[in-house]
Amino acid sequence: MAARSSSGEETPRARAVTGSLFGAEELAAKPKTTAKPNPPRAEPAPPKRAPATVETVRGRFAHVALDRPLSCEFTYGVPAELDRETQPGVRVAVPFGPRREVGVVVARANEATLDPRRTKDVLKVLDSEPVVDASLLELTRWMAERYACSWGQALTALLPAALKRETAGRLVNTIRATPGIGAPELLEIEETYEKQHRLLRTLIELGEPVELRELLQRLNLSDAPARSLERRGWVLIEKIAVVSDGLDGPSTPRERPETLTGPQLAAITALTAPLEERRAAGFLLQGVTGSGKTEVYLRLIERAIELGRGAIVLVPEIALTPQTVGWFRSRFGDVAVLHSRMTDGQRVAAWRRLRRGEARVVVGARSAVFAPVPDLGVIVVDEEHEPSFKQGTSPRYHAREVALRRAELSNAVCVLGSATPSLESWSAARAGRLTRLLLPERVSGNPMPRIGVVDLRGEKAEGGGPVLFSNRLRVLLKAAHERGEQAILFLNRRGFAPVLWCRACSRTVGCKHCDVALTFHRRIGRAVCHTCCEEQVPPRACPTCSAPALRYMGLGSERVEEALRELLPTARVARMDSDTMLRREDYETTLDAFGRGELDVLVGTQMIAKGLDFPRVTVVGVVSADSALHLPDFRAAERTFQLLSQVAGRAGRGTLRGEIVVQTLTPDHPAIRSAAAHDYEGFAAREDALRAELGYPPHGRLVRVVIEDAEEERVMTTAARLAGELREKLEAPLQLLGPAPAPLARVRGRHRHHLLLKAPGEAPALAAAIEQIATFAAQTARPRVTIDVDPVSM
DNA sequence: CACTTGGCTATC
DNA sequence: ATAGCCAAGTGT
Repeated sequence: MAARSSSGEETPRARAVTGSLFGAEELAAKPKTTAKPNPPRAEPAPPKRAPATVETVRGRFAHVALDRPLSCEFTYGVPAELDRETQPGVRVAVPFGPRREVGVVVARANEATLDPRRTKDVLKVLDSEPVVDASLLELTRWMAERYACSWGQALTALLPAALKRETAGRLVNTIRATPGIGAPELLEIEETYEKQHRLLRTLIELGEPVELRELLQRLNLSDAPARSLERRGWVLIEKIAVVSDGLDGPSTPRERPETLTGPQLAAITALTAPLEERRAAGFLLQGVTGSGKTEVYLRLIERAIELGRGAIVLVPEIALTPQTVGWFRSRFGDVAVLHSRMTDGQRVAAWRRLRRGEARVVVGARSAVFAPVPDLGVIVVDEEHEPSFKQGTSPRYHAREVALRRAELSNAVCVLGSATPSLESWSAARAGRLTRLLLPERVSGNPMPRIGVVDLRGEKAEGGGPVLFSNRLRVLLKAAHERGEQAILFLNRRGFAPVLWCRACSRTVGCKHCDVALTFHRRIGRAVCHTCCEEQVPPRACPTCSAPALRYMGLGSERVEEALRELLPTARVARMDSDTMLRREDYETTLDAFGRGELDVLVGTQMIAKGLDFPRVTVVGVVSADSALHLPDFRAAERTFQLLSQVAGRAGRGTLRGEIVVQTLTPDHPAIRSAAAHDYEGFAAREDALRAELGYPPHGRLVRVVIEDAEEERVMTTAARLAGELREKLEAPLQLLGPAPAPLARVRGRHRHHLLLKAPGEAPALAAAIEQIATFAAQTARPRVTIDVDPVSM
């Protein structure tokens, strides 16, 4: 706790004199907090190191977790009048450094070991009852440990943004020009102080207070010019509350099938048993597309509600459509929804309805795993293999893992559903940690569609360019179109051509800031970096050797769309990728149009691989199955298998027979062969053996550490130092790989190197190593060090 | 002198 | 993280 007792006992801050500088007045302006510092500056010890007089004192204390990457909680005094309300799980306002922060009380204590003179008091209790109940407190504590973040950060992941601030608004420094300041002042500094001039001019133009940080960032200025202007009295810097709000969204209906298949009934029986007994249990519900997994979830939840319990349904963000939500709404009435595009207000409203029991069921993406459902009975993780269940920023939790843990803490039933389970879940089922339930057939009784693999090496293009459509695919597309049926074409890459290649020197045109080739986008006529979003007019000549020999190489969805229009001039074609689908409505509108038969072919990326159910689709083409296969990631094969199976599931949903064409340069790859044979089991067993051999998950755990900075030198030194320190203490089964340049070695001008910690099997030494890295990261300010426990991609 | 940059410190 | 302070460096 007492991290370092080094210097600066209430450093002689000039702020008391200078007055209002950046936020310093906050404390001064507040009503007296009890043990206010602001010592008469003569009192404390000279510039020597402060005697951190730590002692154990009795009294009323609260441990408060704050949203900082600081590894510890902070101890505050609890004033007598707040004693009653200050319970674990309530939010409190506390003074923290020069600011007032919102934190969550994680524990109470009757004594504390600290420096009493530095201890401050809880200022205010923000909730009359805990917002975070005991099981969620426990859950977040577990997350902090598992994912190497602070408890406060884990708590932050679960609180709606609006609850992280004290009032509806938060206080930010704002700046505005002092009234009456204008042209004369501007003129006075125009020549001499260019930056102040630019800042003041902007402020006068704006005419109203703006957020200081934001403005400085936009103008690319430090705070120095602002200070100078403040000293002149030409600008005013003050704290202002900013507010935000929101409303609620729409829905759609659907009905309930009377008869269920045998496997469905069996699954429901198996799932309901522990629910009735209030026993925690984990299941893997494995069923091909169309086998009726959703109906199983629905029946299970029905039972939970009959028992007076609640349920959480997690679906991948992309599958969170009004259609999906509608299934649950039509069955359960008031269903709360939580997703990333909701406003703060909406989210808080959803939370409130759940807490009050007005809604018993919540459907949402990743973060809905934290929804405050009283007496939670069921957690469903649909499409559990989806990588989007892993959060990309700290805390980098995996919603599937958190769901299992939460179910355990709440004596709930957790169901992981998928047609192509992650190897983690498959292996957990084999080890008996999950109970596997199979739904092997489609409800409709239709056979699975035939998947034909086409070896692109045997195909030649007419113009000598890349082969877009094989003969077979061309024939099928034409035939389907003539019969008035629909088709879907899938390619996991947007843009027109992913590479600009120089014939003379064989180099490709890359982004200035990233270690990535630029993708040519024809519609906007620009070469775009898919990593940092910067774009440029494509050079005429090679930037390296200046030969005018640049060629567009490779395939993107834009190009496929174009070729398709040539192939089927009368077809109505729509392209769905993040370039054409800028808003959520676009996505829904296009799908609706396709569903109504107003479109014949859909060309798209990932976006169209998920759960679309259109009975008139009879042809699905995977333009290139190879793109995901060669990524530098041990999960590349698994991804490819899942993607192909998923895409294949789009065809033949109705009474018409479906045809799938998978085009590839590597037709013998196991992922492709197994997918074509609808052989999940075969693929899983084989892949699992491979992983076991290499000690990769699920036969071990991984921790990835990324070190990044604008200066590569710095990155390398720090990476080497960290690696050295780790190796010194590294225990037996643990293995450290690297440092090495990360697969994306430079992003937005920042160099990235990474380390990989491998822990085969259940290595107990891993926790200590993670702790060691976390400590190192906390002490390293400059090259940024981030830890990803159980990374899901590189 | 004005200003930027980078480094360092503490946060109960 | 994040705010604040400070020393060192640059430019006028």
